[in-house]
Amino acid sequence: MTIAEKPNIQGLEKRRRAGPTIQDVARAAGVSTATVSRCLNEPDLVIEATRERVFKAVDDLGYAPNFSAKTLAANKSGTIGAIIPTMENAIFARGLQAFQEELGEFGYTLLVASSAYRQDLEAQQIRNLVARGVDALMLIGHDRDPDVYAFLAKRGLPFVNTWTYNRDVDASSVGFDNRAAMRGLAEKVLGFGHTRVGVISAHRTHNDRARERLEGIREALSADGLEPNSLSVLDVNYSIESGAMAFRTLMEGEGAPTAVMCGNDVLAVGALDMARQMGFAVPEDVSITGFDDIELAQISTPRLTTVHVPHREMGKRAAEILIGMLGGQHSGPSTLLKTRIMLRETLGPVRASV
Amino acid sequence: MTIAEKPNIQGLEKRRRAGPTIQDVARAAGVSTATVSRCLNEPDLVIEATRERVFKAVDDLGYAPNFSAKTLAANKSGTIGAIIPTMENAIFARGLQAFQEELGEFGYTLLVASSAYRQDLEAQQIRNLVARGVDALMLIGHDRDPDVYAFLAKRGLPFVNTWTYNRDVDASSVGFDNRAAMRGLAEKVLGFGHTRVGVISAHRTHNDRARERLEGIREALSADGLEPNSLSVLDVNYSIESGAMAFRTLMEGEGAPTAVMCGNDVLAVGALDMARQMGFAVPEDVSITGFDDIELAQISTPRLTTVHVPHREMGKRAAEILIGMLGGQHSGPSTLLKTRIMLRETLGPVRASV
DNA sequence: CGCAGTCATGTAAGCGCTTACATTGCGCTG
DNA sequence: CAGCGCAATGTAAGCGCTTACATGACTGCG
Repeated sequence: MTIAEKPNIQGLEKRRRAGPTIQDVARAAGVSTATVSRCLNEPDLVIEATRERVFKAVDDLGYAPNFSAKTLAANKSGTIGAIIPTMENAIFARGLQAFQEELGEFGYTLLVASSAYRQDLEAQQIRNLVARGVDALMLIGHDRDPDVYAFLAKRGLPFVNTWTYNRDVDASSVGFDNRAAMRGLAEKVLGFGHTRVGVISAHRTHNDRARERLEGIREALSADGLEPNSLSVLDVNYSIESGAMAFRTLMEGEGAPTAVMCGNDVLAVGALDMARQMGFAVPEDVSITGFDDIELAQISTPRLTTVHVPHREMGKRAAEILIGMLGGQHSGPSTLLKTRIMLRETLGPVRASV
Repeated sequence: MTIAEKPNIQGLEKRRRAGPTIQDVARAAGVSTATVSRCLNEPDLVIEATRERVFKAVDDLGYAPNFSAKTLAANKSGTIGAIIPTMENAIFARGLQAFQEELGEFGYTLLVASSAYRQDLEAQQIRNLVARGVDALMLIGHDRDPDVYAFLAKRGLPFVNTWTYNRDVDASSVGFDNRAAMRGLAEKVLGFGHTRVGVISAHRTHNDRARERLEGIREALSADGLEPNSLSVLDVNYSIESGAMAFRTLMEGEGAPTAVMCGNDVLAVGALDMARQMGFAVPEDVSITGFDDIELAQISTPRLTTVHVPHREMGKRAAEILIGMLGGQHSGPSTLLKTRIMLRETLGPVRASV
């Protein structure tokens, strides 16, 4: 009404970063903004001739819709967020890749954030992504502050936990049984006659996967009549270097283990490297195992015995579940995926005698 | 431009996702929304008593500002975008990590997207991030469609090219001289008496780094009086597997090289693995070199001779430059970083005679 | 005592979009 | 040919925030 009475005479106003708006397009095409919006989002509602005019204007102006405005107005963003513990290695990359590919099929975009394996940062990132308007969330593990779950519930925000499977948590998950998987591997280790087993684990605080894996080893020991607390366990950061250091500590201690089970392949590769430096033959002097079966495991020398995790399938399923939930399903089903033990070269029988 | 080609995101139910708004906070604290906004963004402008009341309301309600609304209203997002060719490996991860850390110091958030090494996808992602309101952009390499640069210029969007250094391109960059670095390494290789050199390169289309590196090898050959076109060059995808396959092809051909230079460490590790499978001793039978000096290079067997790239410093500098530009500097300076040749075990003298 | 200068806060106009609802024009039916 | 239904488009009210500008309460000084 009074729009025309407040011309910006000075033209001194703070220059907005340009970029044509939907208004410009509407004007250029001689239609209303509503029609432009419909052309872009629901083309079938617009008659062909009009549509063409609009698209021409869009092209001519190089128009690209403002995402914030769109999200704000529509209260949905077509974006799904994922928070992973780290980008520093390939473990999550593959699953994420598959996740993204599947999302793409349905027209969703992926937004990734990392938490540096810290629970507080993860919570912060969750809020951050939610504030950014993600429609759903993919998370790793299930170990987090109840407040976070409450927050998610209150917002009615669909999410899925991955890399884990837990029927106790009231959230849908797609993953594998870390405990059973590691237990299976431990059984193999014990089957080779090892009784002094060392463990190099990722930090277990706020990391259910690491805890479960260790628990798996303990179960195997118990089942074999061994004392589960006899394990030497070292909690370390996630890096090759840490794996190496931990391995040295383990081997220099009293009653060095004859087998060292690592919480993941990266640690195992570090251990392997240190074994070589220390002059241990693997697996003759000491066996080493990993977890994840990343590419690294297949090209290490010697090749790493580990647990294969179906990363890609996990990512794909996670996407399917989320999209299902966005489509209205109340709570996606949890999915248990199978892991497979990859017996390669770093696991062997315990030496006849030392 | 094809804005509307994606399948339509299912318009699910209309229920607005809850979440208290600034209005709710204002009401609860008995102030205006402006005051709440000020408390959150410019606390000094608000008197203590008021501030406390507002923060209490914020806490009580669990208020979190809506990012889209904020970005839309303020025309800035406090977010900086980065587009990397791939998340599937560690090469970019470390630099990105440093980038993020530095950004964090200044209160900026990082948004990452990946282009799968495809120029068209990169362009799309750039538009995507811009539409999302990023304040600046970090890019890899300088090889892209002029339209993209035009687009960026038109929006006045600060950006920096990394992993490359090029004074010809009208954009600030922080990186290293890929050509000189690889040339240095090639000189070492030639210094060991190699004359039949094979090259396993990443695809060079739209990849200035790969092209420059190859060019560096050629220069070294020329300088040594060798025919630069005598090189056997194989362009492959970025993966361990590809490196292995390419290595086999190279070695099975006529006049197999005595040294194989790889465009990056991942390819080199693949080559190394294949060498072992084929029964070649490294470096006795054949020398192999990489580029990047990722962790993998230091733990391979034997250890990889490669070029060390200052990833972390690059990331940090990139952040500094961008923040400088956001602070008003017109065009940040380009920065040339030094690389270092890491002579390790995979490079050795050519065999006396075959 | 009056008035300019401060400071803390309020008012309200957008930011660029979506979308419920209103309007228009047209082909049909009875 | 009046009247109806429907398809195509327009109108305009927000979405939740920021921020220029207005307001009002003090302060201090002439």
